[in-house]
Amino acid sequence: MELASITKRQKEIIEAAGMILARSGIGGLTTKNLAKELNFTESALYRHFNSKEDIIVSMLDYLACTMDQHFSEIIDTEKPLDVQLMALFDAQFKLFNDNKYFVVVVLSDDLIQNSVAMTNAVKRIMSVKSSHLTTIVEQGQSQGVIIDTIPCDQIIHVIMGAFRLLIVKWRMDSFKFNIKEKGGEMMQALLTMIRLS
Amino acid sequence: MELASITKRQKEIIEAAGMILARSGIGGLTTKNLAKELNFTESALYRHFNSKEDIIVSMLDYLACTMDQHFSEIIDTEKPLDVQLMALFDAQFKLFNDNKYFVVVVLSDDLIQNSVAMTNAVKRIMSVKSSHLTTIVEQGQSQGVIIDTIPCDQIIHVIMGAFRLLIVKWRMDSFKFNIKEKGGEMMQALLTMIRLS
DNA sequence: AAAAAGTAAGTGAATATTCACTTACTAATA
DNA sequence: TATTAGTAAGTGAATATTCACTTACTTTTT
Repeated sequence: MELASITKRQKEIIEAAGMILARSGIGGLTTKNLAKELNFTESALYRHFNSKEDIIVSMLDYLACTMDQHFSEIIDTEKPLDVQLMALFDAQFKLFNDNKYFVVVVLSDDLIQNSVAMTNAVKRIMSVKSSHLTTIVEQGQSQGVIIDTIPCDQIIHVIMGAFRLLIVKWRMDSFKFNIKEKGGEMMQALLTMIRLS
Repeated sequence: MELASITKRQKEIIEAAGMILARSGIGGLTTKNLAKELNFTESALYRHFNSKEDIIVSMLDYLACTMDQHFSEIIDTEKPLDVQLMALFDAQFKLFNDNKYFVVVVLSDDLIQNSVAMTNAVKRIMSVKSSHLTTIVEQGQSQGVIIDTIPCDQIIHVIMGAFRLLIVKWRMDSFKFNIKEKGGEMMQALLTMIRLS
């Protein structure tokens, strides 16, 4: 997962786009709003990107890279399983808290339908998360710490589903509740469900 | 949850809107496309609804009613817990299979941001499902069939999260895989996680 | 002075909605 | 019973607005 070379201005645009997305959804993400958010004109956007789709796809790719980097730094296969798992989600919750707009993008159903490029970009983001999770869960199963009567991908599915739903609720609550706290509780519940001992 | 009085024509419009939503997302749901789908003109839509938002909100409410009815018929508190749970999800998967467009609506994050009326309608749909689930899980916990070391709403959260994610994957797969089959496997995994015995 | 980054003012296409008007059918009245 | 009035459901054309994007020109940076 290589980091695309992105200028300072491009990053600013990407971040503004993300903020708008988080605040008012894909319907709110217009070139006009984007320009206003950045305090310059619509036409100036086209000095830095060829099209609006380009902006979104760049944002998704940037996001995938950031997440991948973030996770890679966190995971330490030497540590006990549940510590790893908690660390992964702690990192994720923190990442989301610092960049709330990630949230919308990560689980936007609507981006999926817009174009092939976007569909693929969204899928890439989903797979980044699930591949890191797989590493942990498989390790846990072979170590006898996680139940192995349930196939690994089912476990991943359940974990990711719970995670996504929490994010949805968070957004519906206008990001008001403490995501790290609620996330922690949720992870405890999940661990209880999948732990062997 | 009372059934709103809806004319035959209104129901047709609602269903067409749902189909478009499932096929091409909220971006595709324009009055033009809707009229084309129904084989009459855009203006005719306004004989039956005051606005496009009205159409969508009516659709969401209709959906909530249908789901509620559907579930109420299914649940039989005399039967064993896992049978009830399986029946509930069987019913849901069947409902979704017969009306694929429900899917998009039920977990559309994008509808949420459009207006207060829509936000509330989406929330209503979510709560229909979770209230029926709560009945079952609480019963299971007091009977000692479901783990009670985890609070009921955490269990509900995990179940609903897994369910929603399955639906997302189904849609990303263009409704190709057999949802009842995959759903059954998923429910088995979930039951293993939350069962006490 | 050349290149990069900005602006003002447009473009055509698409949007939801409204307009005056027609058609087919039903209810009221003479 | 024949005519009149009323209505539900449709039409095509036009509305103002918004969309992503372009062109020609100016400012800023290097």
